[in-house]
Amino acid sequence: MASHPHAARAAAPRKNTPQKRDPEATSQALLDAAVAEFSEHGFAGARVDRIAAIAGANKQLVYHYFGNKDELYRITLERVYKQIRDREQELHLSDLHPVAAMETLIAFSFDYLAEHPEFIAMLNDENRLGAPHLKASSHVANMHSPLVKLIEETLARGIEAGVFSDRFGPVNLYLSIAGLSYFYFSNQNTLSVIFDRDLSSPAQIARRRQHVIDFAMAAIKPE
Amino acid sequence: MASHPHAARAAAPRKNTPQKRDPEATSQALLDAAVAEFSEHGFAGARVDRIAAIAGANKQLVYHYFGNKDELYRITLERVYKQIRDREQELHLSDLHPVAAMETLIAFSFDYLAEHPEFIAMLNDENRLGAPHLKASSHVANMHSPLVKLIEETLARGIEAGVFSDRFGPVNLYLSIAGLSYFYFSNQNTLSVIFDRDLSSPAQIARRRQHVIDFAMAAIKPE
Amino acid sequence: MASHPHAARAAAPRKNTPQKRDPEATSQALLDAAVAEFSEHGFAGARVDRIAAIAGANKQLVYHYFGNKDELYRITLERVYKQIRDREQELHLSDLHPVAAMETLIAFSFDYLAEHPEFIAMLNDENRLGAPHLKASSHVANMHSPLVKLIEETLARGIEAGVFSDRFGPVNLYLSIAGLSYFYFSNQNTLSVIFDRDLSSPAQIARRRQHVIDFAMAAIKPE
Amino acid sequence: MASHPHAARAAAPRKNTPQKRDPEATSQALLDAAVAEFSEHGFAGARVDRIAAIAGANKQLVYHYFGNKDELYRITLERVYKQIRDREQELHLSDLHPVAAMETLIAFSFDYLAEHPEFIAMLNDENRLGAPHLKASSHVANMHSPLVKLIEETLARGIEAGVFSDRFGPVNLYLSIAGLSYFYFSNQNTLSVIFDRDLSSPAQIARRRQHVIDFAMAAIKPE
DNA sequence: AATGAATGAGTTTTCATTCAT
DNA sequence: TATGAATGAAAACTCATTCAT
Repeated sequence: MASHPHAARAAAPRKNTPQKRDPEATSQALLDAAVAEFSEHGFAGARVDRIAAIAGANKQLVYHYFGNKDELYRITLERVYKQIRDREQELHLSDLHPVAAMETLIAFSFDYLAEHPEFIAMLNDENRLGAPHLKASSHVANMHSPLVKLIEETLARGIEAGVFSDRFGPVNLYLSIAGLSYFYFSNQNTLSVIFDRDLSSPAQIARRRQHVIDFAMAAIKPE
Repeated sequence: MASHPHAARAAAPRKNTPQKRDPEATSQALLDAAVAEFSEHGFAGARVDRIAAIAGANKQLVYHYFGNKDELYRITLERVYKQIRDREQELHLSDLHPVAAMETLIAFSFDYLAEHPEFIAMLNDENRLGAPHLKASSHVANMHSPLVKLIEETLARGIEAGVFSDRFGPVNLYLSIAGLSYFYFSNQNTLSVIFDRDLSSPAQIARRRQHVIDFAMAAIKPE
Repeated sequence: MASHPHAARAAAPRKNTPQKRDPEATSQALLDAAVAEFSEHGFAGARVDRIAAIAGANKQLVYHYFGNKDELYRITLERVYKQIRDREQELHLSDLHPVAAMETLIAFSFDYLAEHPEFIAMLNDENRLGAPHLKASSHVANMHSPLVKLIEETLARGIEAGVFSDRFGPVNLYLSIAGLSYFYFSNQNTLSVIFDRDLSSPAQIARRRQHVIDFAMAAIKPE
Repeated sequence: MASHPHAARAAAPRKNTPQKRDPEATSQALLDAAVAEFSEHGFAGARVDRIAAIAGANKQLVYHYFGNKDELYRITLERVYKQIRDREQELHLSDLHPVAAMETLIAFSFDYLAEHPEFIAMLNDENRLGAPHLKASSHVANMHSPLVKLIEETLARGIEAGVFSDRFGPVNLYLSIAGLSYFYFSNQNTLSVIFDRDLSSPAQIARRRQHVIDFAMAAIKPE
């Protein structure tokens, strides 16, 4: 647990703090613990016992509040998605010059993943499973990323201003911007072994961050 | 099992074919089955029973040949890595013009992932675990991807010829090329739900393939 | 629940009707629900949660009113016994000719079981358990069936009138009359499968009813 | 356990006799234990743990051999049905005079139930459940009781000989003969409380046995 | 009187692994 | 080399009951 990079960050464990009669706090603690546990161990490897223990709650409360492990996973996934969507929503780019706006957007995309390994971990597991929890979620399925729309608008402004090429569609561009950052963090551990360098160090991350911005901006420059 | 996209490909089930005394074939069948099982269910979700059953072998043979589940996973991972490294080794780009060479390289990178979902699945799980099996493997740790060297050479030739910019290093370039493809396949299931379109369809894959090549080539053009 | 033959009859669910401060109604609703639940699932299979839910009451009220599951079962059993004893008490046969009186009595016995599967279900479970709740009940233990006395009187009148044989005692006769009907309803489900016909259909029940009357009346005719 | 009337009879516990490598004996011991446990506690009240313990076997072997609790119940039920059907098959009545034959048949019916309380207990529970295990069993569903045919033949011979009435069909007659005995044993515990006498005593059983024969024979005499 | 949160002790079931043949 | 039986430990989930409000 402690050795894992994103366990501590994602959860706010409250061991030995058996709060009495505070359902709101209890279910919140359970969800925090679930994020940590699921992202660290995956769905199959996660233990309901451990989630309850981390949350300082009784195991049966997991079932009381969330029904079962699958439902808990779904709700946890919704939470993790909601968090990034909320952050994305806060981006206000319309006042910026298209180039600055696009750079901000790319940087945000990188930074969010850098700071939220639990998001990557949960996405990876959900993808291997075939996205059953996402499909079962009425919330998330409708949670289109505002980023696509932001990219679309920024792109349009940039094309108009003659600073961006018009050859890439917004969805593909979104996937490319995301992919440039995602792969680095998703595969950080294996890549660190293969390249024999610590890709999680602040210096390496800063270097990669700059590259991603430069690379993407270079790609969309007009010919 | 059968409904899973990469199960059938990776494994060669031999149910009801209890071959007597063919250790080579048996252990091969077990490894094939292990690739399918681990990539479909992850390490924690994989079942030794199921691996034996798929291989048409006795469960005890798993332990006989491979020691335990962890060792089997490590060997399976090595196998999967070796496979891609072997394919990468076969790439001969020096006869091609730098632009054609780079395009070939990007395309290979895309196509391999398109055809080997089990590779992505195993990498994702290994990364979540913190790459313990990779670290434990003397083989794989030394398996530097030949791609980095290929990129380096091709890049140098292109810079020399004035067709490539010299601002991106080979490692970062490798990560970007890989990331553009990897994210699409790694997150295919969730993205398909979010965008409400089937990203696994041949048409969508072809479109993405072209974008990846175009995008990367545009990025490395000289300013 | 809804599909079960005697659930609906015994209970009067009042979901979503959280009556405030009506102890009489609440405990009645709980008892109705208990009859349905215990007869459908047996003592071990019954769920206190479900009883409260069916009654539209809070689970804690079960404990408030009845102490625990065992006590609730005992009270439920008493209720079910009281119901049949009350109905038996209403039978007035002295004005009828012995033959008509005996037929009425047999028919009543059959009809009551036909209409009260919950009585059979609870008796069966209580018998398997060794009748602990019945023994614990001061009420029921004294609830001799008035039927035995009715049979005794009717039998005496019939012997006097020369229409009944005097070879069968009232208790054995009671057991025989009950058994002829009881077995049919108690084992209706398994017998329906074995004989591949629906013994719960009105036609089959009517046929059996006539047989039971004919058979018993034939048995007690004087030689 | 020990206080229950038919527990000891039905099972052959082999506690502390962990036989190694004898699958036949092990699964037999488990089935014996299952008969005892299910008939004593019903399906819901039965404990897989206890079944294994009684059989002196490992709990997981129950799942190894039988899959799950439901399957075990089904197989146990099949076993109990097969036992009575086998005994019924052994009845040879054709050499006897119809009256003697019918008396033998009635007596057999009574005696079997007297000696096999586990059969009654399992039938009662299966009936409350709606006979799901019986329906799921391809074996038992086809296990028509040979008794019906025996009754039919004996009845025909008796009618021919002028000693039996022809007004009752064989199926109804079967149900009546069974019911006269079944009710007595099925409800022995509650009836003993109600009538304040021990219906399980040999003397009471003998008295009831004679009554059942007399009553049934009287009923089918020609008018 | 009534409610919903909380819990201890199970209960079925699973699974990696070892044993005996 | 190969097999199926056997098992310890733990997994998800359940349930009667009590607590705090």
